[in-house]
Amino acid sequence: MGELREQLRDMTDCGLPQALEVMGERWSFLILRAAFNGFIHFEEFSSELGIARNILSNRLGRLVEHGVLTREPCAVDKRKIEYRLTPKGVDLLPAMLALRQWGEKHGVNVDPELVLVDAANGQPVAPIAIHADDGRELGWHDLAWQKREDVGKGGPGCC
Amino acid sequence: MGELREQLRDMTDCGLPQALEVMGERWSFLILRAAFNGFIHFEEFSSELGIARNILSNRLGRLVEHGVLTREPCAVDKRKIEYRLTPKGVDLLPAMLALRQWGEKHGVNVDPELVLVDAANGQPVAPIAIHADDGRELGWHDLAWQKREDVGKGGPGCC
DNA sequence: AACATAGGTAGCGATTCGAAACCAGTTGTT
DNA sequence: AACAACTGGTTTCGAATCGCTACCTATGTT
Repeated sequence: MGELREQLRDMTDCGLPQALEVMGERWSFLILRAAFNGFIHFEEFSSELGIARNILSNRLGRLVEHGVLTREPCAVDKRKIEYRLTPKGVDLLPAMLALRQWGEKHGVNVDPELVLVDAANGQPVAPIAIHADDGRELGWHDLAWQKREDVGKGGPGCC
Repeated sequence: MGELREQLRDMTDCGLPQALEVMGERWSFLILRAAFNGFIHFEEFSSELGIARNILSNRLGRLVEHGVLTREPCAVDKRKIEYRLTPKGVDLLPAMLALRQWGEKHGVNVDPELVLVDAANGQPVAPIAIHADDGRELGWHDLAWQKREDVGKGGPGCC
């Protein structure tokens, strides 16, 4: 990834620690997956994920706190709470899908019955990849770090 | 995401639990990031990440065990060990970058000094997204689950 | 030989997890 | 109105994990 080494310690310089702060705890991603699959109630998450109630309560609270989910009492049955994805939560879909595709590609005994397809034509979605601005797919060695103020000045051989 | 609900409990039916089994513990993703940035030695990971030695030892062993990193004694200095990414590890780059981009977009106080660019022309890489087979970008509501044996039979209105 | 370095391991308090029991507010039933 | 059942929690407490420090062993340096 080029000769410029990132400063890994500086939290403000990389979004990864921030993302992990929100999504890095156990169950968080599985709760998110359940949310993407249409589950909205506490009992649904609990029974489908088999997670302890206190942990689920903690994680849902955390996701709400960080703006990934909203928490609203159900209008028709005030015992129920509706947890729904925010736009910020929906933005996690590429990351979740990439992780999932990696698990399916490299995991053992993964044989998914269901395939994620383009609803418009029923064709499976493409594997998540890194693309240049113009759409070319980029691999690890096509990438480099560049100071923000220098962006655009690079070229072949810059790394 | 359509009316077909996934079976969330069945481990063999989804790669996400498998991915989280490997990468879901604390520090694993940050170690991976360090590896992508060229760090290969125990002491480098330790000092750059500020992680306790026993935990680091545990995580590195786990990543090696799962085939994300290789562990080889350094030829020139046999005290040193070289931890290097395997192809399976490199395959995690889109997932890591997607997570990171999410953190940068939605986190607080994220102001990265360095930008990931296409080394060929110095232009920033595109945000990670979900694409159809033909390259169209797809959003959450463009997606559906389909039984594997039915793939290709879908079409407008199938959901 | 003496010392420093690299990569771990061991011990131990602090935190977190997780199973089960309990609780409060709402809804359904009689 | 009385009572049971349901929903979304909180509390409790033992087990596992985290993380800091000290220590250990093999190798390299002087």
